[in-house]
Amino acid sequence: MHATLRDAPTPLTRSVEDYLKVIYHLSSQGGFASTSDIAAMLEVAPPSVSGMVKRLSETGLIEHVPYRGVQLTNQGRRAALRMIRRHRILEVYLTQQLGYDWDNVHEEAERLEHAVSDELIERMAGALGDPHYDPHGAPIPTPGGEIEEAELITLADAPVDGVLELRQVNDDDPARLRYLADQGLTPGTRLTVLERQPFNGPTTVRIGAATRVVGRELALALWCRGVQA
Amino acid sequence: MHATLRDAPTPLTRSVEDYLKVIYHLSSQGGFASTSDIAAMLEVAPPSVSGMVKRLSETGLIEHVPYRGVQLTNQGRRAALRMIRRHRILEVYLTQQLGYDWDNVHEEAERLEHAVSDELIERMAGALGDPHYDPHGAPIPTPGGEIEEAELITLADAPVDGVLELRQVNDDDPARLRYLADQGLTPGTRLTVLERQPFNGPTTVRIGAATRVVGRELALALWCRGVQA
DNA sequence: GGCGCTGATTAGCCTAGCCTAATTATGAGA
DNA sequence: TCTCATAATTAGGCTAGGCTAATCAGCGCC
Repeated sequence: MHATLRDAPTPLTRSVEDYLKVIYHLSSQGGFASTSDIAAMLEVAPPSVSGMVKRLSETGLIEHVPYRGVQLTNQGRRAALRMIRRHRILEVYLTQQLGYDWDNVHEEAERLEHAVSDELIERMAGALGDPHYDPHGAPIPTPGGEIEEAELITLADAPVDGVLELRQVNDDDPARLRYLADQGLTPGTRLTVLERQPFNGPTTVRIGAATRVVGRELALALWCRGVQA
Repeated sequence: MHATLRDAPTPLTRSVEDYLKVIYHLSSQGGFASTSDIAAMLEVAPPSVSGMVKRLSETGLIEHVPYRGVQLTNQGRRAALRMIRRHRILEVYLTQQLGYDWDNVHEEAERLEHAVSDELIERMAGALGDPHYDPHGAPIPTPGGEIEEAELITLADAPVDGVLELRQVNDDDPARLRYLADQGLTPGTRLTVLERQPFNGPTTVRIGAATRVVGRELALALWCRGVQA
């Protein structure tokens, strides 16, 4: 039998699920998630993290190297990916079936992800035709725990003259999401980098027939894939 | 401005919401809900109820008469009806939009009702055309906190020769719900009471062209309204 | 009117998660 | 190598919401 995201040996608390998700995101690039970064992301005090880290490593969900940070075990990673699948399926469902906008699904999904059953998530996924990406372009883990790892670069790092496809946008600021939707900057959009001002200045891109100047901060929130012209 | 079920002055905990729902159901007929009945319904020990009762009356959600029981205040009743609306809208949504059966929606709704926002509930209600009854025939409170109080009698109490419409079925036993669905005994069904055996014996009814014998226990779970023949 | 059963309450304890204040480890730079 | 800022941890406390054991109130029955 193959392990799937459905395994739920001991039901996890809401709080534990949140810690695992945050640790997943923080350790996805480098190796370790630090106590203070976890605390900042969850908006709790660092000693609260130390306490939870102790409990999580006792249950085998994370590995803790004192004064270095933590990493997910395989078990912890599966639990985290299960939450991420739930969150992203919920976001797609709320936007496609219930008229939510892509800038206000996050909060709702954040609460629901702890309450839904695996069955409900799979029914939603089925009703949506098993989507592969959430509304912001983030890949949705499969029920088996696989997740696409695309090599994306931000628009701020894209080479001049490159032809790009916008694949994913950061969803951490609703106002930015509204602005992006307004500008038609949604996943799938093709754009050509025309020039970039020196000293981390704005990037000028062509989108279809139009030309836009994108400031560095915004450009850092736009993840793209290179495209054969 | 009119008070609505959307008021949420202080967000309530999951546990508090459960207590209020149970107290609502227990005190809907008689006046007071007893400590031990609440404890039985929530599957907690009686002292846990005493403790929570103290907190709930301090926050003004219930009124406590020591050694007698508790009653909801208006504020508590509104909070309870809000949860009941959520629960019943969720049940309709899960059955109508996501293929759940009427015997397995309860558990899912029980968890989701604490996590959904008012906005999501109203979006679901809108997508369903603002239903008035849940899948088991129970009336859905309005967003304003009104709930239909129909005078229903159980099939076990229905007079012989009466013509009835089945309006609502108890949803506390999934196996019974499956049986009822199998027998076509769903809300809206017309039936005629043909006879009843003495000493609380079974009731014989005609449903369309068919005749069925319904045992007392089952008959007590079927709530009906008299109909002009 | 008093006995005793039942049900409610109080006393005291536990766990999960949070907090602040105090302490300790790490590692960069003099 | 030593110092010191920063980050992490420990110490100790708080609340919500459970629990068991012990006590107390209400009331039916003799």
